[in-house]
Amino acid sequence: MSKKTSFALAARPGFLIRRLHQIHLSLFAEECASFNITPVQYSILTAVAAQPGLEQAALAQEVGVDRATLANVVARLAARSLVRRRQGKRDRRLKHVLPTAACERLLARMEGPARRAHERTIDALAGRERALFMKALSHLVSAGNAHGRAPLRIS
Amino acid sequence: MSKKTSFALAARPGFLIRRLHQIHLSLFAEECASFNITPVQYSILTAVAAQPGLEQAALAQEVGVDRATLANVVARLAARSLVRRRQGKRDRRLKHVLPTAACERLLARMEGPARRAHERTIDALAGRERALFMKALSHLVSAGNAHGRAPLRIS
DNA sequence: CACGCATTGTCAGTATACTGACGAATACGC
DNA sequence: GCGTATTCGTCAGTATACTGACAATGCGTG
Repeated sequence: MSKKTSFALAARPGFLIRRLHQIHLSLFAEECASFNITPVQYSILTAVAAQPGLEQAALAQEVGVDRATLANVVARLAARSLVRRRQGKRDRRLKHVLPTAACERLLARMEGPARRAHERTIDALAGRERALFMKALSHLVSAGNAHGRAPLRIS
Repeated sequence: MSKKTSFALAARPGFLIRRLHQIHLSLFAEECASFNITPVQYSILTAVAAQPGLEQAALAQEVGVDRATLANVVARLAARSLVRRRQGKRDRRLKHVLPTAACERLLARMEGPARRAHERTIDALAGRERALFMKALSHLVSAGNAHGRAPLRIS
């Protein structure tokens, strides 16, 4: 009903993407409630564990978050002793981020729940549609990667 | 390289959705720079214009945002004289939100840029893939609609 | 009609995410 | 090597987005 001018909210790509993002946040929070970790924090922890010692700017590029936001999140993770920061020796501007033992333990326990949260986000799609959706999603992200202050590093 | 345990970031649905959301925000900001309006603000303004007098809770359901966030955004829009709020007469708990003349003028001028921002978000997909992507997106959002504190009203 | 319950809006607190600016440190051109 | 440009981390400010709590209000049932 109504919807006189302009197209309906539900037909706007950006609107649906925002909603799906909200849904994923909710699913992730539900699956990982006992860990008190958000998707971005989880992304950062896995990146830190996979490439220990990366400096903050590189880490931000790896995770698709801008420098300011990354510093914010990393500070919280450091306060919880999930990572530690070490000033660069050769380049004293850098802060290398390293995983702690608690980080490794947490990641091991979160692996299942986190995977489930991601899977449940696209669970309503049948196998073939799901594959096509993921392919389209990847394509759109690479195509638009340059936009925003958080472009991914082209690895 | 690396990616020892767990799946790569770029293969996680939630990760890609977050990135695509960021990209859309950037495109919208670029197209609508002169208006100083965000996608959520635009959604709220179009909803208010389409259904003037809706109370805040109903408006939140319409736009897919929770009550607290909606009150926040509406307060800013009211401060800019783009909407006004009126306490309900029959039910004095309610606050009805109404568009101002400035709102109507703004929406008329923003129609083109806003539409372009949404289109550019999925522009990298060819016609057929684009249609399939939008269909899958709609499907996922309806399927997951119940999650989070901001489920859409099933209109 | 009174009591319990639900709803509305709000508030405080926390977490992404961006912009724009800044000092400190490094790299580069000449 | 010296001045300029760039990079890194940070800060302040703003904007979604959520949770949990609360007072005020309205409503249903006994």
